[in-house]
Amino acid sequence: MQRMTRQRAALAELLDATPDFRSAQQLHQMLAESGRPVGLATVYRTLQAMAEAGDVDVLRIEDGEALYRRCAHGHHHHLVCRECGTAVELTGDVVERWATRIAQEHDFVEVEHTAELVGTCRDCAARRYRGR
Amino acid sequence: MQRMTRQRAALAELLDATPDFRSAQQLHQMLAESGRPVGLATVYRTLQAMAEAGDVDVLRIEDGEALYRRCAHGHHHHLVCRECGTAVELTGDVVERWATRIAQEHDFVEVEHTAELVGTCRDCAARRYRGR
DNA sequence: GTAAGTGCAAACGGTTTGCAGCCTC
DNA sequence: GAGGCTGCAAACCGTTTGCACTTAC
Repeated sequence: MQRMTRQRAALAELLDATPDFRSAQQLHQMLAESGRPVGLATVYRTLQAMAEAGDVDVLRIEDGEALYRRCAHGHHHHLVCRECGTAVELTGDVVERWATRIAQEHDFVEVEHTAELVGTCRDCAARRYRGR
Repeated sequence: MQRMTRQRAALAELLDATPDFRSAQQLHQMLAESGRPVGLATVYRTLQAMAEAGDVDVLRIEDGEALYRRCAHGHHHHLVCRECGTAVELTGDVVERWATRIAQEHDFVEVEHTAELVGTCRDCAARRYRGR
C-alpha cells in the first residue's frame, strides 16, 4: 500500500512548481536548499515509482543521466532548450502516425517510440548575441 | 595523426560483420572470443572516436547503456527488435520535416532530434506463439 | 626516434540496494 | 502494532582517465 509521507509530498510539490526537466540530483539539492531535505535514495526511489505510474516524464540525456519532469498523463514529446532546460510539451500525432506506418511496413508488433527535440530557445540564442 | 593498429582493424572488421546494435562490453567480449583481444578501454576510446567521425551510430537504451552499430554516413533512424536486436535502417524524412516545423513554430534554433522505434519483429513474435 | 595508441587498474558519477530505525495508517 | 518508508553508506556498473609501455609511421 502506498503511503503519503513528508518526503513524497515535498518532492511532488517541487515537481509541480518546476516546469523544466531536472535530474534526481538537482531535485535532491533543491529540496535541501528549500529546507525540506529528502535523502537522495528516497528521491530516486520516489521518482522511479512516479515514472512507472506515469506521473513524471523521463528523459535520458547524452551522458546517460536521467531527467524528470511532472507532466500530464498520456503520451507526448518535448522540445527542450539545451541551455536553460525550458521544455515545451508538443501536441499532434505526426510522430505517432509515422511510427505506426513504419511498424506495419516492417512487420513489427508492440512498437514503442521515443522522439525528443533538443535545441536553443530564442532567449538563450539572443543572450549569446548580446555578448555573454 | 590517426594510426591504423591491430586493435582498430579488429574492431572495424567486427562492426562490419555485425548488423545489430551491440554494447561496448559485448564487442569487447566478442573480440576476446574470436582470438583478437582488445582492451576494454581501447574499445571505448575507439568507439567514441568512430561515433564522433560518424562511422557508427550510437543508441542509448533505458538503463543508460550505449549501443553501437556500424552504419552508412548521414542522419537516419532505426527500428530495433527488443528481443533479438535486429535493426532496420529507416529512410525518409518525415521526422526531419516534423522537427524543422516544430523548431520554427517555437523559435528554437540549432535543433537536433532523436527518434527511435523499438518493437518486436515478426520472427520473435512468431516464436512466442510457437510456445517458447 | 617520437608521438599516437594500448592495457591495466584505479577513479568516476549516476544509480541501486541492504539494513536498522522511523512513521504512517 | 505492522509493514511500508527513509537515510546512510556501501555496492554497482558502465564509462573515463592516469600512466608506463608499445608500436606505427
